[in-house]
Amino acid sequence: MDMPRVALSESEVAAFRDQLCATATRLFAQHGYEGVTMRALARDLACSPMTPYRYFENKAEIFASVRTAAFHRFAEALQGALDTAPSPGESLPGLCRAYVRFALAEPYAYRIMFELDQTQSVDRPDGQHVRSWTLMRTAVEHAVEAGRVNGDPDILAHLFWSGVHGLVALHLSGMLVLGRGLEELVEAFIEREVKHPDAASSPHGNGVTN
Amino acid sequence: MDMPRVALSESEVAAFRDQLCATATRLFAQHGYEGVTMRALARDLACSPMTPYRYFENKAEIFASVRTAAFHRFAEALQGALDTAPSPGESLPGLCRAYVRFALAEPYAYRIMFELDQTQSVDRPDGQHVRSWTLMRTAVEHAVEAGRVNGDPDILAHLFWSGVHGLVALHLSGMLVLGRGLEELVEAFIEREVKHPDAASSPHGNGVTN
DNA sequence: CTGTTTTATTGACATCGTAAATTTTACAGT
DNA sequence: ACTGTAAAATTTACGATGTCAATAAAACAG
Repeated sequence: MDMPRVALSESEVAAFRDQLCATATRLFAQHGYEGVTMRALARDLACSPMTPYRYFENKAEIFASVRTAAFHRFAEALQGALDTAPSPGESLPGLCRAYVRFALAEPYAYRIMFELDQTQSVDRPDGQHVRSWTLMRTAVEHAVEAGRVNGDPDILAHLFWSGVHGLVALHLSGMLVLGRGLEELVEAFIEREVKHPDAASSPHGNGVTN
Repeated sequence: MDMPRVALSESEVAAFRDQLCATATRLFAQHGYEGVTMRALARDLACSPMTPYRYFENKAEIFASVRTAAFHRFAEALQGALDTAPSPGESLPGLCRAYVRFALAEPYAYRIMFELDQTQSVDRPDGQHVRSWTLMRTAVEHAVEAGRVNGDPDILAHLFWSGVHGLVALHLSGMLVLGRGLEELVEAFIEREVKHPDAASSPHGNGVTN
């Protein structure tokens, strides 16, 4: 009996998966949400439409993969903001701005990450997502220690995250049309939530910044 | 030459449109997002899959119709909260809770209303959406006049809306898994943003309510 | 080479939205 | 009541999608 079972090394599988994931992400950016179809993906990868099925269970798993990669880039962006912060206790404004910057730079990636439609979700916690959340959580903890904000860090982190996400989400779904821009609102949010340590400290109310 | 051009009265068209819209909404709730297909819709309406095309341009317009109807119910829910508020200046907590209650009672409707995927959007401002926003805006104005919050009402209304939406959206997309529930976070949000008029007034910090 | 196993491709199927062709329906005029 | 005509509804058909099943190609051990 022969045993000729060699062919796909571990790294080759990973390479193909990464390549496909990158192509899918690019298709999103270039041809919109509907641009990611198995046949279009195969065309760009110069392979048959069924080849990806040797590396992924189905399209949902491809979505999950794109999502995880996007969360990775997202976490990197947040990490970068934390690294360039003036101090650990004053990292929240930069973190919020980096958050928004990412969402505006990669709207389709952001869509996939936070889509309300849960049909293509693998429902596992996703390490990169947890990592992003941990960054936010840690920044809030430091801000609390520095006296910039007060309250339970866990809850505060959720409120900050959802506050910024709410603004971005409403913007991306075109619900911020009533005269106010995203940047302006984000600055107002920062001003209102993290700029002053305890009570209101800005002399002229919560107005615009520019 | 004869002129036998009678058949569909104005109200009959409206009746069919309403019926179809209601059926589509029910299909969402019963069979999820993918449950709304032209053929499934036709089956429930006891008509041919092509009949709806005499009353709607295409599926996108049906989506838009479902969306508008959902926004109408949403606005009604918010209006109800305002009507039962202790005073116009103290309506924000009830408004936020009504908002969340609607989203939890009709998650699929909420999805359609605020979906990040904009492919099925007609992009007109949508009167019901504007109405909902106006309710929020007015409540904030009264709260500002009553001294419960301070800042530009326009910006504040956006921040409140996006704050609650952010919480609901993260909850609906399963991102609030890290130990904190939606209700708890909403109460913390209310406590933090609208319960105290100017500075921190709760004696034991911004903790949970129960 | 040869045989076997893994990988890739092809072809087919069910389902989707909907365009075009066709049938049914409902009335105005005789 | 019958007929002609126009509106409304249905049927049929097409291209596209995700993916199963059958088939071809490729890569090694002997």
